[in-house]
This record gives sequence, structure tokens and C-alpha cells, in this order.
Amino acid sequence: MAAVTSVMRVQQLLLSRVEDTLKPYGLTFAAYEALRLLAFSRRGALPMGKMGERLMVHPASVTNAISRLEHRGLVERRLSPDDRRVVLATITPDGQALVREATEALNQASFSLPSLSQDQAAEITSALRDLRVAAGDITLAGPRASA
Amino acid sequence: MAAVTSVMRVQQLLLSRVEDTLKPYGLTFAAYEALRLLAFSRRGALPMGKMGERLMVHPASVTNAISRLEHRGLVERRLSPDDRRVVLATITPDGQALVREATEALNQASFSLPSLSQDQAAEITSALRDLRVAAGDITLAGPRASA
DNA sequence: GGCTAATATTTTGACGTTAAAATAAAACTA
DNA sequence: TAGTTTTATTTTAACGTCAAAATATTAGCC
Repeated sequence: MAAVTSVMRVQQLLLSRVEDTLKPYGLTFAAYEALRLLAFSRRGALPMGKMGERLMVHPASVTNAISRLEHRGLVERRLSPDDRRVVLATITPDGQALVREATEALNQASFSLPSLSQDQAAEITSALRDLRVAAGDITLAGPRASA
Repeated sequence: MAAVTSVMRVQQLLLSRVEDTLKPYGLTFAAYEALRLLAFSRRGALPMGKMGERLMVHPASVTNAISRLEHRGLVERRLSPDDRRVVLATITPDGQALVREATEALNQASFSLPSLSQDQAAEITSALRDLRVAAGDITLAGPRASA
């Protein structure tokens, strides 16, 4: 349980700092992740369901997040021409621009977390990888870590 | 950002498993933490404010959690005789009994997390400690890790 | 073709979090 | 002592999560 508590607290601390960084852009971490996922996709569009899978969140959370982004004109909902059950969340040019700025800010700020050196970051990532693999979160190939 | 993402995902996974374990007792992790904090305190009672500090959550979260526990008869609210601004959350015998059972279940279950060996758990805790110290979450003396 | 099952999304409801505003009581301070 | 400031808690509002129920639409099977 000590490890569990540690992870919980660290997540809380990190999330807080990340959201501070994103605040100037009017984005929460959840909103940023959704937007970034769309920005990185081929056509800038993905079915709601796919987004839930990728982000590992409940479908209702996706509906929620996309609705908010839609109201701000950062995303649009389009019905799939192939399957009318499917809703395609589509990022707009405004959304593209915003996610680019926010990503830049994150890459600048996050690595300057208090005393979180590159080595320490790598160590943490490594220590947690086994656990994620075991839980089926990621495969042995490892995730293409970038941003 | 890779480390950040890792921590986020692992927290999500762990929280999910912990809550599965607590579900039979009708407790969420937040509720369990509040109850356990009271159970471990001298008189089984603490001011709301102190609880927020210890649990590192917003005062409103404490109000919320305690209200829920109060409705279930696991906790009682008492006004402090010394300072009438202060509300003392007090654990009841029912609360004591429940937290004991839940703690037992957690100690049983959590360590059987998929492939999370004692060594790995220690490694993770260690890797994250520096970060917590730097953020002022814990002191160099280290937390008295137990459950 | 038509009825049933599976799939995709949204809605509703319960719970968690925070920030900011409203209350109430204690502590200064002039 | 009266008035202002600080402190403790709650309320309200916004956002996140999930589970379960409600809706559509497609797929499958006589």
C-alpha cells in the first residue's frame, strides 16, 4: 500500500502542475489529451468510441469532453458516412492551433518540475513500465513516448 | 511528459483495483482514507481542517466525504468545545469496525497486484520519493509507511 | 422481409476534485 | 468595547470519472 499511496500522491502533484501549465489555454488535462489525440490522428477525426479506448476512459467521459470542446469551436461532431451510429469528433483549425501552443508550453514547463531530472524521469518511467505491462496497459514493445 | 503519462496511467490502474477491493464495504478510496485517518487518530476525532491537510485535499472535499460517512452512521460531527468554528469529525464504533475489515482486505489484495513484487513496489516508492520531497509533500525523514 | 442481438453514443445519477463566495466565530487592534 | 481581520467550514458551481439505462442503427438469422 505504500507504493499505491506514493503513486496517488505523485499523480496528484503532477496533475496539478500540468493543469497550471494548461490553464492559460483554457484546457484541463482531459481536454488536452482529447484534443491532442485528434491532432495526431490521420484525418484529425476519430470515432468517439476509439477515443475512449485510446484515452482509457469511459465513453461518457468522451461525450462530456467533446461536448465542451465543441462549444468552444475547437472540435466538431460529424456523423460517419459509413455507419450512422458513429460520431466522428473532428478537430478544427482553431483546435489545431491551440493544441500546438499548449503542447509547446507543456514541453517547456513539465520537465522543469522540481528536481525532476531527465534521469529521474527515466527511472520513474521505467519503474512503472513493468506494472503497466502486467496490467495490459501497454505492450512489451513499449509506447512511443514523445511529448 | 512520458513520466507524467506513466504516473497518470498507473494511478488510474491502481485506483481502479483498490476501489474494486473496497467496493464490498461500500467505500470509495477517498472515503476509506478519511475513515482510516480518523481511526488512527488519538481520540478517533479530528477537525475538518486537519483532515484536509493530512489527506492533501480541499476542505470542500472533506465536507463532502464526511457528510456521506455521517449519513451512513460511520462518522459523527461534533462541535469543538474549545472553538466553536471547529467541527470535529468523530468515527463511530461502526466506522471503526468497517475500517478494520477494509484495511484487512486491502492488505490482502493490493499486494497481489499483477506482478507487483515487494521489490518492485519498493523500487517504485523509492523512485517517486525524491519527487515528493522536492514538491514538499513529504519531509526527508520519510513517511511512516505501513498499510 | 422481419425479429432479435450486437454496437455506438448519449443521458442520468453518484461520487471525487477544486476555486470562489458566503457564514460564523475567534482574534486583533485602535 | 467596537470594528476589522483572520480562520474554519459550508455552499455553489464547474469539471472529471464511472456504471447503468435509454436510443439509434447495423448485423445476423430464420
